[in-house]
Amino acid sequence: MEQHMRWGAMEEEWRKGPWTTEEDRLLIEYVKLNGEGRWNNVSRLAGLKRNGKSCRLRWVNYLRPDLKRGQITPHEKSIILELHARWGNRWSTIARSLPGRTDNEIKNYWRTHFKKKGKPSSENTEKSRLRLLKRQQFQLQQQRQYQLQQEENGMDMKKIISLLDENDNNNGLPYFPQMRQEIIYPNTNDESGFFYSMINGCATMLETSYEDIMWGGLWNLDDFHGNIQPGNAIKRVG
DNA sequence: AATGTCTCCAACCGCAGAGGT
DNA sequence: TACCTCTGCGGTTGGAGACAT
Repeated sequence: MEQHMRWGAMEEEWRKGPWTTEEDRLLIEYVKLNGEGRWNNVSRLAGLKRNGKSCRLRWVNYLRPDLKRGQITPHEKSIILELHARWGNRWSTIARSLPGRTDNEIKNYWRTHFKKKGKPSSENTEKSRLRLLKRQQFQLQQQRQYQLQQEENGMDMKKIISLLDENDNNNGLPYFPQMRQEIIYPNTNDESGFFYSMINGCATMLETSYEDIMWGGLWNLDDFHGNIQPGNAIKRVG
């Protein structure tokens, strides 16, 4: 009971609303050191005044290094349509077939583009197309600014990275090198990024392409349903 | 210039299931 | 078996930017 009272008192102090860069940094450090999970420990171990749910959500939807940023592509759009027709609003299931996309992202996309019945897709209009182009330019600009900011923060990040190196010597978790790389090259679509090189490496090994690997999730899904599409591009080695 | 609308997306909430005690 | 805690999921809200009226 006393414990419950303490929890109740704690909950009064949880911060809500948009995350600051400092909070993001603390959460990233926490995940690097402790891995994903045990989210309710974050406030105690990382000094964050956020509850576990909020931390998990922030990590899964925004900070995770393997997230794919930017517009939903026409290819992704068609996959979303197909999988939604098959499974309905099971966003997390759909998201598993779209590498780098979150259930939240897909859910949001669906809501704004397909939810409204009776209205033709606004993307077909010239006006919307221009709006889309402008937005893409804006996002690109934001992404560049973010990368510049990362470079400016390089010294601080180097400190963190050296701390991680020390930590790696202790527990040898394979996850950390990727985290380090993503700090330096945060854009996973950038050819200099770890994610890109990793996928490309796999593509070379499997004698296929980057795109085919990226869409592997969907093909695996079809395999699961015993409905292999003709022209399945991934050659399975071995 | 002011206001309304659309789109995007981050974040919160409630609920349910899994797992531990 | 019952209870509790943690985690994940889906629904929903609200703010911000861009564009239309």
